[in-house]
Amino acid sequence: MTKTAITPTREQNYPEWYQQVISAADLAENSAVRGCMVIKPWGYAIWELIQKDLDRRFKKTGHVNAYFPLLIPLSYLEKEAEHVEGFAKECAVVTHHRLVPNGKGGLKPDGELEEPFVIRPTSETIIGESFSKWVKSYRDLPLLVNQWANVMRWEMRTRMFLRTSEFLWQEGHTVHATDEEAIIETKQMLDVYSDFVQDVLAMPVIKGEKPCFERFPGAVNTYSIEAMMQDCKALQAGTSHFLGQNFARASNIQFQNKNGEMETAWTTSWGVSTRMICGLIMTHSDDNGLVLPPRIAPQQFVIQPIYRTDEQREAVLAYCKRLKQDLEDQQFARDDIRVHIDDRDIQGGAKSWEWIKKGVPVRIEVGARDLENNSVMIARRDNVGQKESLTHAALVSGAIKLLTEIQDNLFAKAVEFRNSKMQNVASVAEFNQFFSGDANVDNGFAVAYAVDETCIEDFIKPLKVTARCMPLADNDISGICIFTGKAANRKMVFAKSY
RNA sequence: CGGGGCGUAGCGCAGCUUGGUUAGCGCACUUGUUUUGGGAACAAGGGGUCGUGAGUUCGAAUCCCACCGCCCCGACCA
Repeated sequence: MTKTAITPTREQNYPEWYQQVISAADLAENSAVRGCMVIKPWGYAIWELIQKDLDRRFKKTGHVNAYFPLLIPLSYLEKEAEHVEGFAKECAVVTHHRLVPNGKGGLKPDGELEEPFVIRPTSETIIGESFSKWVKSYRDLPLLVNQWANVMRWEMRTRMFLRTSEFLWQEGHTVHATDEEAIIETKQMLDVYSDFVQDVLAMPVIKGEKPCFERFPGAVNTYSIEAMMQDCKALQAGTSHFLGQNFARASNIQFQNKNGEMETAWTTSWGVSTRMICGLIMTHSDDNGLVLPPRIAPQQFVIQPIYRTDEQREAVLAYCKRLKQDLEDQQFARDDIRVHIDDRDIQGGAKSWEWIKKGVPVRIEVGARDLENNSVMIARRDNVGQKESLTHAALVSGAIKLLTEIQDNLFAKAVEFRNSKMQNVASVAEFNQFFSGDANVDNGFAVAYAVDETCIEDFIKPLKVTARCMPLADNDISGICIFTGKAANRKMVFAKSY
């Protein structure tokens, strides 16, 4: 048994392994505030890369950024019935606006507010309020807005990046003149998410429509991308909602059409959050820590100079700086290649392991011997233990190919794993068998014909299985629902989930 | 909110049953020497209101009481 950098291993205790990877990679830590995490520089750098790439995609599809308040008047939230019901249980409420001495050396809230504020759990209602003023005419449509923000949902059980009380996300909110247009937008953004997650995070996802009992509160239709983690559980990595006219009606978003008549608009909303980092970790990481696909790695190459004397140090560092420059002069996925020289005075082995645990795609060791041969030693994160000596020139000219290869390799590996744990089931018996194993052994994705009706919850809930989505790829097919025996024109993906 | 567990150095823990020198260990940190191409060794050193409050006692990390906080398991969820 070889020593691993992370204990326990995935196999020994998956949830504990996950926490250890976060701590070993220095991504985040728990804060003094219950359920809220501190995102540390290495973790935040990943989020910044996610933002940068997604933001470019949003702009390219015609969206603009804006910012709306953190606090929502309670009355706004009450406007859409299903929405209230969905979020009421998990709202933090601001009731006072002042602190006064409590007589015991501390402070107590004072100045009770006439109408309490809710800290946004999502912004449909407050954005709708603005939109109702912005939209007057069909000429104002479509209105395509996004905001990068934090939101708060008072969760019972939290886990870093997976589910925290406060989290960072983006929420897109759009208004359209017709339902067709709004539906196209909803699906377009699902595609944007899916392309981003697969191409940049190297996470395979299934695009699908949520069954009726899993919809966003107040939505007519909810679409999601579903990924499989290494413990075979499903993770919802992004959602896009067609809100019909529900929120437009609640917020009074109306416009005059070409004939001068008033019409109620159609809206959408869509979001992804820091949870994607959870997916990233759980998809690629191994028993030696985080594994980052190059496109999302804060540093793609880390150079470790190796020397003994001061003279050697000077020469080796000069060589490293040249190498860094030669790499940085090239572009990978529209960005300058990101290179870091780690010249800290710590033990070489410890330094290596630190970067392995942080998931850097390629480490480069440069020592005095390399100066003579004009060579470097490289080690890939997706192949720990293997080292390869290359010439300086070969590394520089092959850098883009190398990063591309690692990116593709991680995606291919994840696809292969996901596919190996995905299975068609043709009957309730098969379904039960698929999920009947030990509670700790997860079986992956079961795919079956099923009707989109609440009654199928009766079959799946006892097994602690959830209906993830109805894949868009399986649209317009015909079969028999394995639960009800009714005709079904969709398949549904079932899994245990986060 | 129901069931279980835990609060002692930055982190992980021992000590408590049976009260008693200056509260200890591992990792991390600082300094020095030797090392250095895959997790170094030795030596010296810094760092604690033992979760909070009140009690019993000559004496409390240890015993009693109250409170606070955290973690795990369930219902809720991007």
